[in-house]
Amino acid sequence: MRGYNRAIIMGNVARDPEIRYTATQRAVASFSVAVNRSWKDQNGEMREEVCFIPVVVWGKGAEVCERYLKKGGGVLVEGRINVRSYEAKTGEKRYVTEIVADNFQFVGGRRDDGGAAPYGAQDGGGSFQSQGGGSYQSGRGSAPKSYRDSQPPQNDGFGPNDSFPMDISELDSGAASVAPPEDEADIPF
Amino acid sequence: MRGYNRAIIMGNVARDPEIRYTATQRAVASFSVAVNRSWKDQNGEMREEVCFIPVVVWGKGAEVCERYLKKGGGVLVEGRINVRSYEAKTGEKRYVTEIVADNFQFVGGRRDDGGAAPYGAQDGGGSFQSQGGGSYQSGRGSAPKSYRDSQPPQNDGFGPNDSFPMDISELDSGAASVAPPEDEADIPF
Amino acid sequence: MRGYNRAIIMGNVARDPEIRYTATQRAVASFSVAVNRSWKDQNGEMREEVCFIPVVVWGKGAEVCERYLKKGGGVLVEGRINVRSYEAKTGEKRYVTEIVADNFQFVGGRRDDGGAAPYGAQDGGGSFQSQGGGSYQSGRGSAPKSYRDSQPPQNDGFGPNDSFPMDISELDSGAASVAPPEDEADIPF
Amino acid sequence: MRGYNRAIIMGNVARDPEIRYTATQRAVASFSVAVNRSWKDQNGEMREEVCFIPVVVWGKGAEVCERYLKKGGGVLVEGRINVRSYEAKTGEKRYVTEIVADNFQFVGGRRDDGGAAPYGAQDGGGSFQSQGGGSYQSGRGSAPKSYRDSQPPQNDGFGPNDSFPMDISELDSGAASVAPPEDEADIPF
DNA sequence: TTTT
DNA sequence: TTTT
Repeated sequence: MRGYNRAIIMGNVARDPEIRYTATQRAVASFSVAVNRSWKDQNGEMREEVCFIPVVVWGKGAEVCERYLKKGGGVLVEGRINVRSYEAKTGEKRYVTEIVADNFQFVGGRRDDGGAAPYGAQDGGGSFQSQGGGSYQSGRGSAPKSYRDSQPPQNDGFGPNDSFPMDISELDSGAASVAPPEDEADIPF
Repeated sequence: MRGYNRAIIMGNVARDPEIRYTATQRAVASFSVAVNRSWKDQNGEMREEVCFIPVVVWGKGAEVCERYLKKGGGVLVEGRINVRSYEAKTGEKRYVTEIVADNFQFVGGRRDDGGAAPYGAQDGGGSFQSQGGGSYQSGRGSAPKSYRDSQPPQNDGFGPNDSFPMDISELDSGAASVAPPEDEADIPF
Repeated sequence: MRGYNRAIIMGNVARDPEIRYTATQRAVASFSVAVNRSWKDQNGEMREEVCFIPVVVWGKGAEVCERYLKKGGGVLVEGRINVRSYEAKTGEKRYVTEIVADNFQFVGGRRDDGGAAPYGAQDGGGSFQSQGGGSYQSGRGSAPKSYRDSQPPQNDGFGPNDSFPMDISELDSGAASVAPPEDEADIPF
Repeated sequence: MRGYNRAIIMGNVARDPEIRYTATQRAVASFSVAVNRSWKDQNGEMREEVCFIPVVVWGKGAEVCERYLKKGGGVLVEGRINVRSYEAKTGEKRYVTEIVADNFQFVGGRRDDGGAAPYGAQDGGGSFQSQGGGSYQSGRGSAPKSYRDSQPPQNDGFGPNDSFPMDISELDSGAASVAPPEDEADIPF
């Protein structure tokens, strides 16, 4: 059966994203998100727990992460759950589970926000996004707040994926793109 | 505040998708999905209800819909909730709510499946997908089973949207695309 | 086919929730959420749009809404999409679509937060929840921040629903409940 | 920040669920779901991959799982991602990630369905659900097809959770519950 | 009928 | 305007 696989989490970035590059220069950022959860136990006592969920972002999004996601910042992440395995030096098979994100968005502000960071925008949230046609300008002054994978993506659940149909260089090239016409709104369904 | 907006529904296509084109030749398919829900009422009686949820698909996906989604078929749809308004002839403002899909997937089979349809795949499900680089071949023999919007999309919740950064013609042009390297798997996070 | 139906939205409360009661005294709160979305159009211009999504909350949650959700506040809502119809005075059939929430959570803070409100918690977010056993204390000093329907609920997608298996009065009665044992963690799967 | 944590996956049960009981007799079922994903790589070749995602179900749902979820069957699971750690005999800290489900539903049919199983229902899908008031009758002839946690629970993302406010025995007792009134529909919002 |  |  064709599967479906989607995860949506919101929490605080637990440590600054780390970026790495594959041999072919594809970027991968990794970080984890601390998701707090609280509940009342059988004695009516309030209890809390944090869950640290590892996240990876491929391609252009990786760079956005590295630049703008900072430890402590609030973030909403959307992606697919991926379980990969590797062989430990001991020969055992070990498993690693992480969310392969195709979409993320800054949320809220930091308690101790120094000021200029993308977090703590005047309205307690913001967003950034890089779209296919190469809309992301790394050198812009205004901080991006949200991001959505521009590649045919992750097929989180629906489709294939890790083989993005579009190269980063392509994204950066600012290739022309055509937006939907203004008249879409008046189509009488 | 930067919003988030995502809907995931699964049910049966209530009527064959209808396709239309905007002045600029952008395709839009519309159909509705019958989502069944059942519960036990206070008397322990089983009760059922259907909810018909309107869905629209823009661009290339619209054509995939028209060709493969058929009345009665099972489908999983992912997208954002959109509320648009229009003025009735009486002058009143009317509202229309629909899911603007960026992803859909065939699910299960039809009771009375004649055979060749994309539904009723041998394993009770299947999928198709059109990815950025133009992977969808309209004339192929094998029926696609799932679809994910190849445009930077929908920003369902995260990002912008209806102005897709990539034109349909582009999608159809089969422009080269570079997939992630084989070695991605061995990156030691 | 058994359907699935789930919507997750985040945005700002567009107007203070209104509460009503059915003949049998079941509470229903209704409000709408302004979900902002921005994107770059074909000219690279940033564009924005808001979508106002109607939400209803049944039962105890309705009261939580009324007390704590205020116009302008950030909120994350989870529920199922419901389309109901009614006959207009003109005889036409009209449709209303809304999210029947089973879960909601305060997010971020208000720009002009006066202070004591549940919004604007020191860490830019918070949550409240009323659980089956009657954990919600209306008179408490500390503002709740999140809520999850304690009734077998909504079966958003999965199950039945509007016939909640538990009465509001029951919820308030603080009926005993048994939490999972402390030792759950050490279960060797 | 109050977190949010939700995962929705659909795939095939990879092995028959195993059930265990805590010292206090709370049931826990565990199994994993094989989620298939396919995509076209840079050479236009179709590729496929499976991801095995571990799932646990607490309480009454565990018994439903054990009785009705069978290896190979299609299933849709909804829950929160949980990462727990334990100390290996070597002293190292190891991590286990699983979905703590609060909702699941049978989907589609098995390729080699022998006949009577809950899978392969005549319409290619079905559902079961156990609601608070004790609607689940273990001895019933008709196979349940879907399940939703009846406890206030999971607060997947929103709330606390693992301390369910309602005991299984309670669920089985068929304690009275009050469903929403028939007249809900006519409330003029 | 709308929010930041 | 509706599906199984």
